[in-house]
Order: sequence, then structure tokens, then C-alpha cells
Amino acid sequence: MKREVKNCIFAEIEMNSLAYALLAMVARKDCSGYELVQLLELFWQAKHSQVYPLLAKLEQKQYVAHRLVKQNGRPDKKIYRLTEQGREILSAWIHEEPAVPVVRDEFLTKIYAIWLTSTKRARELLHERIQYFTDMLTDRLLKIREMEERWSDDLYDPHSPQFGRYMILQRKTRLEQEEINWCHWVLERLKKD
Amino acid sequence: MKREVKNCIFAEIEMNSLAYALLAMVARKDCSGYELVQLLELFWQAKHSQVYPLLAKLEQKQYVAHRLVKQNGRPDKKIYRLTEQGREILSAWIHEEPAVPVVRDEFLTKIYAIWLTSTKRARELLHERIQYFTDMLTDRLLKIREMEERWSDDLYDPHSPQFGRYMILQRKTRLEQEEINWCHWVLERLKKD
DNA sequence: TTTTCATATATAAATATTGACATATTAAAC
DNA sequence: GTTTAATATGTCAATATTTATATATGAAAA
Repeated sequence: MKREVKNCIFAEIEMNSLAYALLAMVARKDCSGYELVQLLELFWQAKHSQVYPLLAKLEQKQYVAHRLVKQNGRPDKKIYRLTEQGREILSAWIHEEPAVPVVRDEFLTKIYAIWLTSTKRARELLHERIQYFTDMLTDRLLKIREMEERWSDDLYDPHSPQFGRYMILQRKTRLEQEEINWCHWVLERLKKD
Repeated sequence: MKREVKNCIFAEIEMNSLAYALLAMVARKDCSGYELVQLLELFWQAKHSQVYPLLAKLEQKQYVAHRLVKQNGRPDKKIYRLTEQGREILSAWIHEEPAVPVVRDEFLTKIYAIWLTSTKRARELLHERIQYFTDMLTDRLLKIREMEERWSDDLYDPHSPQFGRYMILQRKTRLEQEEINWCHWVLERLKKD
């Protein structure tokens, strides 16, 4: 009962979380690898060095296909689209239980041990954090506005390809706002010092 | 200008983010490896298979030291404490700029592509997510209450070893509450369907 | 005019992380 | 009575991820 029987003996791909994330992205909209890295940032950070080879494997498996797009001033790009087979395994995967989310945040380690140093450094860290999340939030709100202008009512239609991304953008802005609120709350606590 | 000169030629440890996280944890309170895995969950998930060998390396570097504690009904444990050298490099590290946070969340990939399947599955995913974060939140609030009963005023003193953990617990409850709020907001949007 | 930045793709080596295997004790559930 | 769960530590192989290197284009900045 140990051996999983795979459907092909050569070039077997481990369909991992990132692989499905890439399929989910190209399902909404045809994308280049370069663009995928940026879109992914919303909930699954990955470097291009991980994305490009994985896209090649997904194409080999025929879950995606690409066309070459020549550009005027820039290097050509490969625009990937989801194939019917890709759509099928992605749909099936959605019905499996999602893995627990993973978060790794160095800033919090530093706050954890901040008592060892100074409240000055604490304030510094918090102000930088506020700046970081404020920038993120600004960008996020811009993207929300862009989507609203382009798709309006579709964004609230669960059958629209845009629905998921819009909901997730909304979620991210809420969380980022809450991160900022918390920073201010901590800064208040540091004032007394 | 390529080669970084290291201070020792043998048994060199790559002091990575997890290593500092472990130091930060034992700085607050002496801990076993088993306990560290659990405490770490708050902002840096790691398996014991990563933690135990790393603790051994940190001890070899003399950043931590352990004592054996015999237990009545359970296996003996190694309780680690931070050494003076450990405290020094941890303090120094706090003054470096933190790496950007990393989040990887399969649930969001599924929501991203939910338009491919059914709103029934969407509701299912959201209800499970609410359950997950409600459980997390309950546990988190319990831990907050435990800390408040045990340390009361210390928790608002930035020089207390407990300060950081308390602030970070507060942050996590805020974010988890916001995750739940967002789920309900999305569920409202799915009702019309 | 030289550097830097954003766009674009790609690979190899190093490092980080997970999953599987291993062992041991006790209490509680079945 | 046997299994399951929680406590506790550890190793090794497999997988995932990052860092470094490479190349190419054009615009903008220094």
C-alpha cells in the first residue's frame, strides 16, 4: 500500500502547491512567467528561478501552452494559457483539502526579542513596518480600483474568472490595514517609555 | 570583494532566520526543542526535524546551552537557555533590517480559481476556513489570558522579556479576527447565487 | 556616457524545509 | 487488550526555495 501508481513512467512532475498556483493564475488570464511572479506575490511568493522551470514542466505535461509575443522595445515574451487538461486537474485539486497556511516573518522575531535592546530600535522597526505596509496598501488599492473600472459587476459574480482575485485583493487590504493599526497600537505602548 | 571572511574555519553555521527565531524564544524563557516548535507557530512554522539539529548546532556554537530535565511519566527533556554570546549576536541581529515576510496559502489559490467549480465548494472552503481560524483564535485568546494572569503589568513594559510575545499574540488575534470577518463578507457575496 | 532600472527568460549551486523513519513513555479511548 | 494521542528527541532522503550567474533590450537617470 506504499507505492502510488503514477500515470506515466517518464518525466513525472510532482504537482506541488506552486504548480497549482500557476495554473490558477493562467486560468484567470493568459500570463507570461514574468507577470506570474508579480501576481503570485499576493499569497505565494516565488522567485522567477522557481517559476520558469516549473512552467516548462507544466507545459511538458500539457497543463499549459504558450505562444511567443514579440515586443517593440522589450525582449519577447512567452504568454501561457491553461489547457483543457490543466483546467481539469486544477478543478479536481480545488476539491481537496487545502494545506495550512505558512507564514515566516523576521520582523516579528525582532519584536519578540526587542526587550534585549532599546525602545528606540523598536520604534524604528515599527515605523519601517508601517511604511512597508502603507506602500503595499497603496499599490493594493490601486489594483482594486483598476479591477473595478475594468470589470465592475463581474467582480461580484462567483462564476467570473475575476471573482477570486478581487476577493483576495480585498482580503489583503484588510489584513494590511490591520497590520498598520497594530503597529500604531504598539507605538502607543512605547510612548510611556 | 566576493569572499566573506568567517571567524572560524570548521563547523561553520549559517545563522539563518530560524536560528535567530530559536534564540529569540529561549531569550524569553528556557525551552525544550519540543516546546520551541509549538511557540514558533505564532510566526515561523518549522518541523521538529529542522529544529532539533539546529539547536545542536547553536549549542556547538555556544549560543545556547542545555540541561537535562527528568520527568515522571514522560521522556526526559533538554531545556535550552540563551548564553551570553547568544544574547550578543541576537541583540546585534535586531539592528539589521528584517527580511520581507513570506506567506504561502493554498486556500487562497483555491479561492482564486473557484469560478471553475461551484459556489457550493466555495462555501465549504470558507466555512472550513472560519472553523480553522476560530479554533486558532480561541487558543490564542487563552494564551493571552494566561499571560495576563501571570505577568499583568510586565506585558506593557518594553523591557520585560514577555513584552514581545504579548504584542505578537495581540497582533495574531487581530489578524485572525479579520480573516474570519473577510470570510463572512465573501459568504454574503455568495448568497445571491 | 556610463550606470541603473524595468522588462524578459533561463540554469546551476547552495540552502531551507518537509516527510518518512526511528525510538520511548504514559494516559486515555475504544 | 489494543489502538490512539500527546510528550519527547533524533536522522536521512526528498523536495522546495533562494542566491548567484547569465543574457538581451531600451528608457531614464546620473
